[in-house]
Amino acid sequence: MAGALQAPRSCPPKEEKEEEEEDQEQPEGGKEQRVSEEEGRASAGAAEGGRGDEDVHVEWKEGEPVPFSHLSSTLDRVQGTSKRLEIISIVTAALSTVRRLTPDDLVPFVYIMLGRVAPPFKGLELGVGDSVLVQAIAAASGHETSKIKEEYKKVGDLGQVAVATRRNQLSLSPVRALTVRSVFEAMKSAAAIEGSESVKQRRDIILCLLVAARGNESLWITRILQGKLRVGLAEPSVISALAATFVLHPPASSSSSFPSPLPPPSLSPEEFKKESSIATEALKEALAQQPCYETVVPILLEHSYQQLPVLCPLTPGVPVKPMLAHPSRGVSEVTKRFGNKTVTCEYKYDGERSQIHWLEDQKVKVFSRNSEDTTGKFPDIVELLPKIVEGGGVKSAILDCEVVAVERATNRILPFQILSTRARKNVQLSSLKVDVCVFAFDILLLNGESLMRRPLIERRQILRQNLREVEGRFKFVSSIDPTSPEDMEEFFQVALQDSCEGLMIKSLEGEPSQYAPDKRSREWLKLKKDYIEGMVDTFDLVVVGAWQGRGKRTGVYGAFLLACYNSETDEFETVCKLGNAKVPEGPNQPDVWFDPSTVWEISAADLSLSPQHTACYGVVHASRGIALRFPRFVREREEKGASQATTSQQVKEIFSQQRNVQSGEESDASTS
DNA sequence: CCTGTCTGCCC
DNA sequence: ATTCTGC
DNA sequence: GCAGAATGGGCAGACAGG
Repeated sequence: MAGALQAPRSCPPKEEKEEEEEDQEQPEGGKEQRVSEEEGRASAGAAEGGRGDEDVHVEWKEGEPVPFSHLSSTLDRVQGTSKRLEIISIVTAALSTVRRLTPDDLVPFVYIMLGRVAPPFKGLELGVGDSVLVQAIAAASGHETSKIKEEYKKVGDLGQVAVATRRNQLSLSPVRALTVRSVFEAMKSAAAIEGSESVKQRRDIILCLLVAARGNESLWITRILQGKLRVGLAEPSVISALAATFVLHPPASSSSSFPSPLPPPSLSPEEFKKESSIATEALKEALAQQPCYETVVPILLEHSYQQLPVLCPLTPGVPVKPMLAHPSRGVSEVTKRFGNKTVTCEYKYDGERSQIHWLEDQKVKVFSRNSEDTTGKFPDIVELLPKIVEGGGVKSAILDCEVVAVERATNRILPFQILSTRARKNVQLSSLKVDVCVFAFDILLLNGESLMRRPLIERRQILRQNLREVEGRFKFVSSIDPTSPEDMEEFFQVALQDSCEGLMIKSLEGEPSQYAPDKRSREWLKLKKDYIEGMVDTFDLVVVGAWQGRGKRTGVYGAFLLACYNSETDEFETVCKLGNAKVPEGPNQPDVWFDPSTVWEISAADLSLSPQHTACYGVVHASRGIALRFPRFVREREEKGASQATTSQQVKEIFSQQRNVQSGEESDASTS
């Protein structure tokens, strides 16, 4: 006992050896739980009222650090419902209290819920995955890591494992209670660690958190560090709640003293709902243009949300959330959706989405689809850009592009798998091994002026008039503005011939053609051949193994291992795992192997050379097999036996054909 | 110094 | 990336 | 149709450990 008490004082505790007292505590049982229930009722009431108001139980004083238990009990309550509005309402209530008492903790509170530590473009990552967590949980519980892994498989949720294996359930722990602030600081310091021993240090930081955690807190700490709350709460809902919070608690009018002590009493539920949705839109727009809570939240504390988009303008050097596209199952579906609006079809290149910024000081920044700063990966683009903007009056610009690997001698497009071998950090021009061509398709800003509200037809014209193509290095995407479905169909085929994945289809004129950052729009459609039935070879594959599912899939299989049949050796060779089968029957053993008998039809986008899978190993490559890219379940082939599955020879044939279309040659990726 | 594992991030 | 599901 | 949560192949880079 002494040891158990002592450990938390010296943080991190040393490796311990003492026997584990079998704690029989039920995580659902403690007294913390009773408090949660009360709070649960409180905010459920608020939810029914439609707004999400203050917490009834406030356990800290104005200006003091927010206790972590506030966040923890909030998540407990969120877990109790699957209704989105109710979730948002619960989070709104929690944020409102924080906003009123300790507004400085709003940003940490939000970051913790999102499992992040900084905006994506700052390049600061937690560096915590399941493995480190398992080690920390093992250390905190006194169990072996193997035991924790075993439990994880069985329970399907590391957070629950952390709670269930907790060593001392003493509510009167000698460690100070966690605060939102201290947890966030711990996360930041974990993220900052590097070098040898860094894994141990991270483990120890987490260990401290777990030791200091009370009741359900270890559940949430674990899930937060995994980056998955698994309660139906993710960024869009957090944003909605944050917006609603500031509807309830706007900044004191003009610049007077403190936040208004009371929510504006005059808002009817309908008005609140309406205002909240307006505020959410404004906040989403601001965060799309300035994806940084440290910037946006302080502005919200000072100014009305109506001014947000103006106060968080599109800024060269700061990434914008890119506009995304929805899949579409064929030209007929596309024409149906767009009616007789004018549209454009652009090649959909198989590369990496890149947002290229040209700054007033002539600096260049490149951002990925997820707003990561990838400038260091593309020194050639940095070098190229002055040539692109040369001569014109381009002082600043933000371009939306797809970067594609090319073979420099011929400027032929290469597969994505080649692009992905590019070095990523601090790459020197002289050491580049993979050449690229930038295919530009949109411009969001020119000379400081946002173009996002302009129709695409204008943006496209501005793009093409102000920037210069450089053969093999910077091109505008191939496109047509089709006048008939037949045009579109034909262009689709041409795109496939030209080594593209398919087409992007976009409105050209009017409001739907404006640039809508983030997921807020399905105005763009993507058309790929593997979306279209009958356009792509499918595979009849044998189910040879399975893994236990996690989370929602606890207790059923989460993924299956599939194989083709090598008729020469009479062996089954794996080609992919599959995660989207409608989980059949299945005993509940973990990670099993099956006798090859069940055959499933699987479709895929592509085949790739695989370091993992054994199909055709040594046949198309000395030390690699072949795998399916984006495999998905089509149906069961009950009439087929295992030996009637697609053969390895057929897989090889399909692979070879694909390579011929793609690059003309089967030039080996692994020379030199 | 080499290899395996983990993590994050592309798709 | 793709897919399924609850709202 | 959105949001959320399951799941895929595969790469570089950073460490751990021999």
